[in-house]
Amino acid sequence: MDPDVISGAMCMAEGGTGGPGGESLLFLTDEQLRKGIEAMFFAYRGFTADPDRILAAHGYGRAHHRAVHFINRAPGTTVNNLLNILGVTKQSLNRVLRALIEDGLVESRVGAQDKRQRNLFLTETGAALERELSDAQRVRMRAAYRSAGPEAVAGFRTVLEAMMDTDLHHHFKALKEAGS
Amino acid sequence: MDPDVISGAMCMAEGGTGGPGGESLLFLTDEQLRKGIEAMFFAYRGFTADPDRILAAHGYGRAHHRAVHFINRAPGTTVNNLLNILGVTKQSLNRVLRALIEDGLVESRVGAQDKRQRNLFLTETGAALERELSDAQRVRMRAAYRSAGPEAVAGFRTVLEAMMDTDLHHHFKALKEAGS
DNA sequence: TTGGAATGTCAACAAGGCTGACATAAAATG
DNA sequence: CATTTTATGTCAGCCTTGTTGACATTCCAA
Repeated sequence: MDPDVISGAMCMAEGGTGGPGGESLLFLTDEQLRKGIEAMFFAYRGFTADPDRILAAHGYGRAHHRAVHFINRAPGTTVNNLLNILGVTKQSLNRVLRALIEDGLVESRVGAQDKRQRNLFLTETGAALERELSDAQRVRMRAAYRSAGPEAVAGFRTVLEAMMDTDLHHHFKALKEAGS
Repeated sequence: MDPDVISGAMCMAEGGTGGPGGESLLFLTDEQLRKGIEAMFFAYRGFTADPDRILAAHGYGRAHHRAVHFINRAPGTTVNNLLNILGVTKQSLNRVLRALIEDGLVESRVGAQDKRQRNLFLTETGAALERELSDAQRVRMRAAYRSAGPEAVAGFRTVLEAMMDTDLHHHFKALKEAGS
């Protein structure tokens, strides 16, 4: 038995992006798709490796990174906002936020209009950690971008956006435009 | 304070891929890099969403998926091989493998030459689960590829490979060529 | 024969998901 | 004004999946 053979849905012709240049056929063999899947797996490991090391040194985990990232991204965001973006339960997020607030990395201010809401901000310390984390991640990302070249970067982003869930894509687009 | 502003390492000119066409400059602003980072975050969520649902229905988790995937990928692979690829401790992997073996999805045969080693294979049931998982993942990947177009796909893969750790890249390349 | 490599297993622990239940304050609605 | 809904926080408990440390077994190799 050799499950690695190109089986099942064979070649899928037709490109479809409307690009007039070059190859207009996409040969999406299972083999090629599998390579993409594995590339995604390994690349994500590389993608998180540097922040993970930094976080471990500070006694935090990936969950803290995500919270810090998006609070920096959209200062003053509410807890509910963050919950929607991160896609976890409020109990999970709260555990993380509590630690960050207690450690003085995040400040939680009662909402101006709606006093039920808490607006979240990074303190100086929090911003410093965020910088440390994103600097490390940007170094790797920049290196990857530069070695791949501008066209590859555009393609990279295009495929990633197509790979998101539509609802996530919605959050992503919202983030791309405004902040909070 | 507005940490969202394009600060720090500003524009990095110079492209460098040697492509004679179009834009030869890569403007890697922190802003653009951050978009790439967030795209990676959201896309990975989409990437794992379908398998996660299937796995949950079977009472398994992502760790089982990874094991099943790479055993299918390289039938007869040894435990040590798998440990190197997956990058976890043998205790973690063993827990997962034990469950899969007990449930009859994976067969562990004593090595022919070296009897210390175990060669791992999927059973029919295991192969069926693998197919279910990779079918789901391929559907999404294929959709993303098709909507992005061939050039984007090439760029996607190029950037991902550049993003891997070099040691991971080594495993990836080994997998790309031979199977065990 | 002895050392080391490959494997398996036990125990304990931590991070970070989850559910369910409950409390509080404030907004919204009747 | 009374009630309901919303936003948030919190407690308790469970699961998966990672970790470390210790130890046993098997078997290749020097």
